[in-house]
Amino acid sequence: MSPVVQDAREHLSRAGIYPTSQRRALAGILFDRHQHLTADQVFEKARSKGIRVSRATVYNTLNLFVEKGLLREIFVNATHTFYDSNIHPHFHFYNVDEGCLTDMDGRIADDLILHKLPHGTVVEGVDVVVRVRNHS
Amino acid sequence: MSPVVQDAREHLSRAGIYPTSQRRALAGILFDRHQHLTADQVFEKARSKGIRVSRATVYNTLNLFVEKGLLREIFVNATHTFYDSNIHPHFHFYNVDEGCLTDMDGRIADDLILHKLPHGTVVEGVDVVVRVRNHS
DNA sequence: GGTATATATTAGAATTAATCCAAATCTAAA
DNA sequence: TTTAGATTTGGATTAATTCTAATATATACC
Repeated sequence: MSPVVQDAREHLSRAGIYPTSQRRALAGILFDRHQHLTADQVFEKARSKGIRVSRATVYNTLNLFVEKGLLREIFVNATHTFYDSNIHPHFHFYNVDEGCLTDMDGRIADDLILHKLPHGTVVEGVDVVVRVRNHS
Repeated sequence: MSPVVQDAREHLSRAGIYPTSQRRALAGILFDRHQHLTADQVFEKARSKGIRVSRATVYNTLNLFVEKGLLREIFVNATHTFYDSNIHPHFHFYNVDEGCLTDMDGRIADDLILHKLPHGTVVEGVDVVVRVRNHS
C-alpha cells in the first residue's frame, strides 16, 4: 500500500503549515499510511527513527495538524487521545483489552454494528458525542 | 419533574450495591433528575450539601455505579468524563465553548443531527466509538 | 551580507483528572 | 463484645497534556 501522502512538504504547505524539519518528519510518520496513534506513540516512533524532537513539539504539531484539518482527534477514555490520519468520516472499534482502535467500515446502525465486530470481540459500549460550538 | 429514583437505598440494594450513607447521599445527587456531571461536580455538590465524603470515595462510587449499570460513562475529551444518570441509549451534544453536555433525542443520522442542534450552535465534530472487549 | 522580527523548538515545570495505597472506620454476624 | 470483611479516607502517585521562558531558526528589509 502506498503512503497516504507522497510529498509531506507539499502536503503541509497546501494546508498553510510552515514545513519545518520536525513537522515534515512527523508528517512522514503520520501520513505513511492510515493508522491510529497516540501522541506518545508518535513521539516514540520519531525517537526510534532517530528524529530529534521534543514531546512539546509533538503535541504542538499534532494540535496544529488537527486545527488545519489534516488529522482528526478521537477521544476514547479519560487519558487517551488517538490521532487518526484518515480524516474522512468513519467510525471505530476501541478494544479495551488491547488498547487499540480499528476502523469500522460502513455506516453506523444499531443492528449493523453487531455484524461488523472484529472477530472474537463483544460490545462493551457505544459512545456517540456530537461536539458543537456556539455559533460565531 | 419528580426524581428519577424515589428511594435511593432501594435503588442501590436492587442493583446489588451495599447502601452505605455516602453511597445513598451521592445517589441522592445523581438520581435527583437526569443530568450530566463530572466526578468533580459530584464532589462539589456533595460538599456544598454538607455531605462528608472524600474524592476517592466519589470516584470509587461512580465507578461502582457504572459497573453495576446505574450510570453510563461518556468520554468527551482527554480530561473530562461525564457520568450520566440516564442509562437508556441516547446521544449527546457536547458544547466545547460551555463545557456542557446535552441530550439529543431520537436516533443518530447524518442529516438528522443537523436538524436537532441546540439553538445557536454549529457542529464541530462527531465522535462514534464502539468499545469492544475480547470475547470471554 | 548583516540586522531585525517573527516563528518554531526545547527542557522541564506545572496542571489536572483519575487512581492507588495503607491506615482508619464501619457493619453485620457470631 | 469480638471478629472478619467491606468501606472510606487523605495523601501520594500516575499520566496525558499544557505552559513557560529561553534558545534557535528562518524570513524580510536595509
